[in-house]
Amino acid sequence: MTPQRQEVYRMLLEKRDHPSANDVFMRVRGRLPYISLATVYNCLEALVEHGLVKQVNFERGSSRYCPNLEVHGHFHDANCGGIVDVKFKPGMTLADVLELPEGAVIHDVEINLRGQLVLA
Amino acid sequence: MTPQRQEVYRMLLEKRDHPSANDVFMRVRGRLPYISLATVYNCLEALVEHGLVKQVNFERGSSRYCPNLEVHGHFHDANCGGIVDVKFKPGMTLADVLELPEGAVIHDVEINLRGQLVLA
DNA sequence: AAATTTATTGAGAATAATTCTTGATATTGG
DNA sequence: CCAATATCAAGAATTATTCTCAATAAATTT
Repeated sequence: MTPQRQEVYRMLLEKRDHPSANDVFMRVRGRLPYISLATVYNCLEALVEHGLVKQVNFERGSSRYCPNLEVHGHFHDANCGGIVDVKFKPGMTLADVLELPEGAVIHDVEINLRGQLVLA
Repeated sequence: MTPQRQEVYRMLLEKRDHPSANDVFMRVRGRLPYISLATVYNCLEALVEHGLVKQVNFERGSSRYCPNLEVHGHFHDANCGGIVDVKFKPGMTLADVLELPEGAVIHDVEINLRGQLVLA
């Protein structure tokens, strides 16, 4: 854990709005004015590799980063562009609804929902 | 439907191995030797827009294209790199396992599973 | 059928996000 | 303390995709 990685991680925990690498870059510059975007990418990669952060990819846009380590999905609001975490119902998994291939060992799950929030 | 779009679509139906735009480009050149990669992208975009084909994005790699219109997921085999469709169990939907946001109207669902096939 | 409008193709340039390269700078184990 | 190793950071390079625009083709009007 280097100071740069600390700060990137701290930022992700502080504002859990699924920022892009560039968003993180902008935010950490307040505390680390000399950090470079390449370093932010390096830090994010290190955090992802060590399992502290998840990388969220959606529709060819830039990757977003998420410090929520539970298995969960992401709801992308078509109106505001925001992303929110979507939890599994207690005790439920994807295997309950999907016909997984015979002998498949799942290492990682990615669920992206696109839609909009309609007020009652 | 132009000849180019026909041919791109035919190719997707013929070999359902989730090819990338470049894969499609290579394949259709047998029949349309003067087609360009840009046109393949145009055709794929048109097919996706008109709902004949789904675009599959996974881990920042190039997009793959799939003519299976049912709501389904994709299993990515970490060993061979292949992708296979994963069906829902009859009558089941994601809403059965996920706690969707209040008032969310889902337009589109994307499920990607990464793992490997272990022989019995 | 000719003329006009509209859409599509395709070649190459442009873009965006990310990765790579490399020298400088830290950090760590012996 | 010092060698070995890892990380940082600046800019170049890469990759997948999109854009631009002139040429062509198709459809519609006259």
